[in-house]
Amino acid sequence: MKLSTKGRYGLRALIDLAQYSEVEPVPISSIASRQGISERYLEQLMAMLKKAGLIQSIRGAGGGYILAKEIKDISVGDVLRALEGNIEPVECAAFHEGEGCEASGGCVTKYVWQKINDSINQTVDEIMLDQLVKESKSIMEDNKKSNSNIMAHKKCNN
Amino acid sequence: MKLSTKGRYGLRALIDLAQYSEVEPVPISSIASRQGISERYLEQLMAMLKKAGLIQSIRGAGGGYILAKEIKDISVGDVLRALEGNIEPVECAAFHEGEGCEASGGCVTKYVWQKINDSINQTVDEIMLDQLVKESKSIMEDNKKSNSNIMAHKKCNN
DNA sequence: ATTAATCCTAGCTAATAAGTAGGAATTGAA
DNA sequence: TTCAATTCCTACTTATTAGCTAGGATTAAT
Repeated sequence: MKLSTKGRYGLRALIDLAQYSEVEPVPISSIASRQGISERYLEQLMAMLKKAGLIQSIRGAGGGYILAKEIKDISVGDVLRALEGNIEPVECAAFHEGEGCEASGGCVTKYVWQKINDSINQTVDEIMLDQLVKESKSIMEDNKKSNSNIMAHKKCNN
Repeated sequence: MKLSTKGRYGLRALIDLAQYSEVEPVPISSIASRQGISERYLEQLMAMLKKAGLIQSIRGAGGGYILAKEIKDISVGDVLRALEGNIEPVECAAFHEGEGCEASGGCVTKYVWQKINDSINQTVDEIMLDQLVKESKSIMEDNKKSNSNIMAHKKCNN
C-alpha cells in the first residue's frame, strides 16, 4: 500500500514546474537537478503528465514544459491519477454498475473498500496546485529571512 | 498503491471468524473453504492477527481460532495494520518529531501526504467489526427470503 | 551544422507479493 | 496408546511490479 515514486516524484516535479514556468518553458534537466530526480526517469513521468493534458511541451533548443491549464484548476488527484493510473487501494467488480463477483451478494468488505477509496479521492481532489505553490513560495521567503538552515541530512524519498 | 491480499483476504477471514466462532473455535480449514483462500496462506495471516492480539488460538483436535477481544472493539484499522504493517501510502521523515529530511524545510508535498494518511487512518478506524458482521447477517437473511441468487460468475479478488 | 531539447521504445535489476512445502508440536477422541 | 485434527514455525519458490537505464530518433533555435 505505497504510493510509487511516479506519484511522489511527479507531484514534486509539477509543483516545481508551476513555480518556474511563469516566464519561460522549463526543461526536464533543470527540474531534475533541482529536485534530485533522474532526468531519464523524469522524462517518462512528464510524458504521462502530458498525455493526461496537464502540461504542454515545446520541443527543440530553448524548449521545455509549461502548464496546459491554469494552476488553480489542477488538483493533486489529477496529478496522481495521471501518474499512478488508479489511486484506489482496492478495485472491486461490485463498484461498476451492472458488474459484480460471485460473492458480491453477501460481501460486506466491499463497503469498507468503497469508503477507503472515497476518502482518498475526496482528499486529493480538494487540494489544488495553486495552494501548494503559494505555500511553497511563502516557506522559501521565511527561510531566506530567518536564515534558519537547520537542515537534516537525511535524503528525501518523496 | 494497492492493498495486498494480506489485508484483503485477512479482513474477510476475520469477519468470517467473527460470525462462526460464537459457539466453538473455528479451524482454518473451514474459513479457507468458505472464503476460497489457500489454507496454507491463511495460516500465515492468522498468525499475524494472533500476534497483534486480535484472535486467540486453540491447538489440537477440535481446536481453531476465536476472537481475543469483543467484536465491537476491533476496528478495520486494527486488522489492516496487523496484516499490512503500515497502511499509510507515504512515509515521510518529517512526520516524526525531531526528524526530517534535507528538503523538509521547503517541502510542501509533505502536507499532501499527511492529509492522505490521516484520511485513510480515520476512515478505517471508525469502522468496527460488529457493524460489518451485523450487515453481513442481514444480507444473508435477505438473500434467503428473496431467493435472488443472481450471482455474477466473476471470481472475487478481495 | 551544431546544440539543446523532447519523444519513443526497449531492456534490465532488485524488491516485493503471493503463495507452496515440509515437518514439528499439541490435543481430543477411539 | 495410537490416530487424526489441528496449530505452529521456517524456509523456499515463483510471478509481478517498481524503478530505473539506455539508445537513438526527432525537432527547433542559433
